[in-house]
Amino acid sequence: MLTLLIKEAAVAALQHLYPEQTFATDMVNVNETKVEFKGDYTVVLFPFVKMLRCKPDELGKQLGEYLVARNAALFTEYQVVSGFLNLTVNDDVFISMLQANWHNEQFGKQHQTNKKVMVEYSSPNTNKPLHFGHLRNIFLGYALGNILKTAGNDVVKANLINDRGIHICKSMVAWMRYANGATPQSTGIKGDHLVGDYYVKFNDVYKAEIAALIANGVEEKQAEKEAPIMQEAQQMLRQWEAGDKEVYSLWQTMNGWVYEGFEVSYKKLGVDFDKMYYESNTYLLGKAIVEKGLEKGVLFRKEDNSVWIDLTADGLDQKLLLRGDGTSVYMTQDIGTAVLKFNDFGLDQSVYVIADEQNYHMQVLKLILKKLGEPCADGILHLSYGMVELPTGKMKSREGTVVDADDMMDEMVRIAQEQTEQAGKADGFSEDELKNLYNTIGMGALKFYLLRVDPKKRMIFDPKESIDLHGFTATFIQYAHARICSILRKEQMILMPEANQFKGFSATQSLSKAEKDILVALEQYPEMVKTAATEMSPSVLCNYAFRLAQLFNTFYDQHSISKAENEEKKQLRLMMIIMTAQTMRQAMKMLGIDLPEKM
RNA sequence: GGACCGGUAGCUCAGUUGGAUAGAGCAUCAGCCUUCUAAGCUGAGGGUCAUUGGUUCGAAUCCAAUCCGGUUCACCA
Repeated sequence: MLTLLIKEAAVAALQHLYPEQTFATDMVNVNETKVEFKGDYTVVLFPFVKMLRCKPDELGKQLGEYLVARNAALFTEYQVVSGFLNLTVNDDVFISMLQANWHNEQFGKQHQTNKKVMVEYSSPNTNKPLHFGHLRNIFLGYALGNILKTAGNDVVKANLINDRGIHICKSMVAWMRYANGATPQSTGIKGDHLVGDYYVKFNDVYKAEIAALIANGVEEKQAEKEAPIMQEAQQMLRQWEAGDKEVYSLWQTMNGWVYEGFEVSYKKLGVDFDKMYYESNTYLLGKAIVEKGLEKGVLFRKEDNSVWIDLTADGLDQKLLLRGDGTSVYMTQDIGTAVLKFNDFGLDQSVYVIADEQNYHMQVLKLILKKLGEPCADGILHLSYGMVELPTGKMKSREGTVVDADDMMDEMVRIAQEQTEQAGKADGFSEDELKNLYNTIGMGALKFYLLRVDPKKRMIFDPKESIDLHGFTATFIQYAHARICSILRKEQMILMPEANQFKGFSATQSLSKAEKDILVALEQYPEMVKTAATEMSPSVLCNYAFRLAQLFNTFYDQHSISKAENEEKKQLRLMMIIMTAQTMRQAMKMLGIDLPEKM
């Protein structure tokens, strides 16, 4: 906001000084002034030097002179250093800004755009529990939904459940063979884990059967096809598609167990969805759209009856859309789901939070929809994120080399407890409060850890190294927040701005460096929300909230709030820290991270 | 081989449309608790921004080539 104001002032000044030229705000480059120099904001002069054929320092002097004279309320002084015009902003500007935003609960919230946006995330398979890699997806999607909402969009959070296919049948076959009717109730095992166990079991048996066949002289490729357990799974898939009652009923039962398990995990993760899609419901629509495309001549049929689209003219390959036997593939389902989403909500934009290994798939999906003349094609946006890997490589559910999501959450909460007790900070809480606190700290650390880096960077997580609670972490921000709350308790004030009565303070006080830094940072909050939304990057908010906490800690170390130099200063500082706490809370809330009042 | 993504301090990462001496955190070292919470603060060391060339007043940022790592190009999802 302030930078825009400065740009506008600069344009007006330039226009006045050089009436024969035309200037626009986007020609002006305004940065925060480097700490080594005096000033708050810097206008870079070089872009105008060529245009106006003048010397940078002369232009700077003219411009600075004019700006300070003309905008005395905004600028107090200027300095020109080798092509850079450093402007010092009047402290009153920051103070009145603080006062102006005081009762503004919507601080940071952008104007409603009336854009309807769907964010699809999580989208699990129903044959195994969630693992650490899914967490990155879930936190990203949930945060992005909140960020886009704050940025003024009408957001629908959606989850597409991949509930059908051969992989589901694998768990079912293994369960039938080996479970003896075991249920989550009878075993006490969480439903998704129970089903996942049989998915792993399937693969163990499958491998053993292949090995046995090979030992009997069967070729490896042939063995993979002939293994009895695989044959059973394929038979089951055919039965499922044919609507076999028993298979369908088992499918429903086992999926039900998984859903119950997921429900628990989602609740613990603190995320939710407005709309659930099931691939078992959408693949038929996909098939219908493909048939239409065939009629239109966009698609073609091969001799074996399979249906394809030719994308070679776009530099891609041919892509299969229906098998020779008429059954659908992944892409077919996705085409159906994409259109369905669009029709259900009249979307302007449909965001898919999906790992970067599917970049090609998403590119093809969009292109196919475009060629089919589906209007939803243009609104599709793939938020691609890098996979989370273990030091040993990719996580593979079927081989059991995964860090389980539920275990990870428990582990983080345990670490939070351990560290709290170690720091001797577990006193003065009730048992319930402690449980809550450990959860807030542990889950916060986990979420922050996965959100703080740019989504497209892949990350390697070493389970042997626990996630830190110091430094660039949620804990750091939570601690700063708790400190602020502690001061407010002492001053008998509360967090909500509107509920506090201030004795008031004059709008003209001189600010220390530490005070000003916080106010400058606070001023940037709406801009940060905007950036996070347009870049679709929650990490922007992680960095911002961390910086606020850092600035507060520095300020806290240098100044006393309760024992400020005078009453006016105290009131100003109280207002500052409440705004700081509130801003940190709002930013973190978007990421699904809570900040405790005491820790 | 084609397409896409990444390469910044010992490690994990920031670095808005090109702007001043490239910044944090962790780790290492040196300080700071009688004072609103030390899960904190202050300071030090640590860099051929993968390489080379180009564009210009100016390049980690833009362009080209090269090297390294990853993903993908399935009748799996």
